[in-house]
Amino acid sequence: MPDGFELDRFMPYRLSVLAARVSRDFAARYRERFGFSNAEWRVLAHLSASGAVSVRDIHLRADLEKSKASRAAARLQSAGLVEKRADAEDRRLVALTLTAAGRAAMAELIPLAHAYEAELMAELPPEDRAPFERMIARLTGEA
Amino acid sequence: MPDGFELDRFMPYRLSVLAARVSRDFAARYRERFGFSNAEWRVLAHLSASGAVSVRDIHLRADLEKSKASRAAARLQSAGLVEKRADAEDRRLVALTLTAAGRAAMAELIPLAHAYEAELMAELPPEDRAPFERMIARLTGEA
DNA sequence: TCGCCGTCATTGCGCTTGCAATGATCGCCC
DNA sequence: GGGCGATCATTGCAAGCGCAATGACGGCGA
Repeated sequence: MPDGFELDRFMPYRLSVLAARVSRDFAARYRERFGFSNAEWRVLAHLSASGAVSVRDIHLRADLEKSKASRAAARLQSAGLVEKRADAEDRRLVALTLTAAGRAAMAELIPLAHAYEAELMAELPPEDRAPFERMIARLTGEA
Repeated sequence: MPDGFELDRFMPYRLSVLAARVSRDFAARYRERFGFSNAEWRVLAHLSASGAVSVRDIHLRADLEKSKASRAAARLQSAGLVEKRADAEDRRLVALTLTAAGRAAMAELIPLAHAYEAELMAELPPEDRAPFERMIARLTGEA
């Protein structure tokens, strides 16, 4: 093999490994208490910050495929955490909102999420944390 | 909604979005030329650097589920890019190697990969690049 | 040498995924 | 006002996924 490719130095690979590891570890925290998937977590989290939103909103703002968002919302609805109505002004849209049970779940999940994030970032020296977030934003094309 | 959760400031989510975007963009580059999946890319890339490896090797060093690695190798074999033999010394193992066609594909893929990585990292100011890689390594638990 | 436990790769199975097609509704222009 | 292209959510379908079970094999102790 002349000069092979070093996969484990390849940034797309490294980012993928890191993101998968972090998602899996965080999921382990809420999966033992609640039972939902990453997509369901994202829908709940997005709903807790925005009022009534459509599937399209979730698709765009929670980075979920349209069908994935739709199915996650359907599962959450049958679990009683989310309510789904037709939007009053545009009947093509659905208006998704958290139920009382959904809000209760988020009340448990939010501290858990912040705790996990704090543990994760504690791996970095304090002076690196803000620059790291800035770099992530830059690579994501946010700035 | 009392104080909702800001999903787009949540580091696990941000890492997930970034990694997905990067993987998708890079995949777009090789998918138009070759046809393979992310798992197949990883198998090829790992094989180009290591000699004859087992499925277990790929599982551990390319961060692929055992069955995913096995099936990716099977697809690459029937595409003629990979050869699969029984290991001479331990017949439980398979010895995977690139065929001539596989090496030819990697000869095209490697510059493409490096070019993509360079474009990606060009989003960061030069003095940030080394620290960024260090931070990724730290969060991944490599150091 | 035999038996047993551990390791390896594959595969069966149910579930999820992504994509394209569908049906419903809207906005707009004629 | 009526029709037409665009947008929204859902769903059918084939492909891919993870997990557990399977079968093949190696290593080691008695």
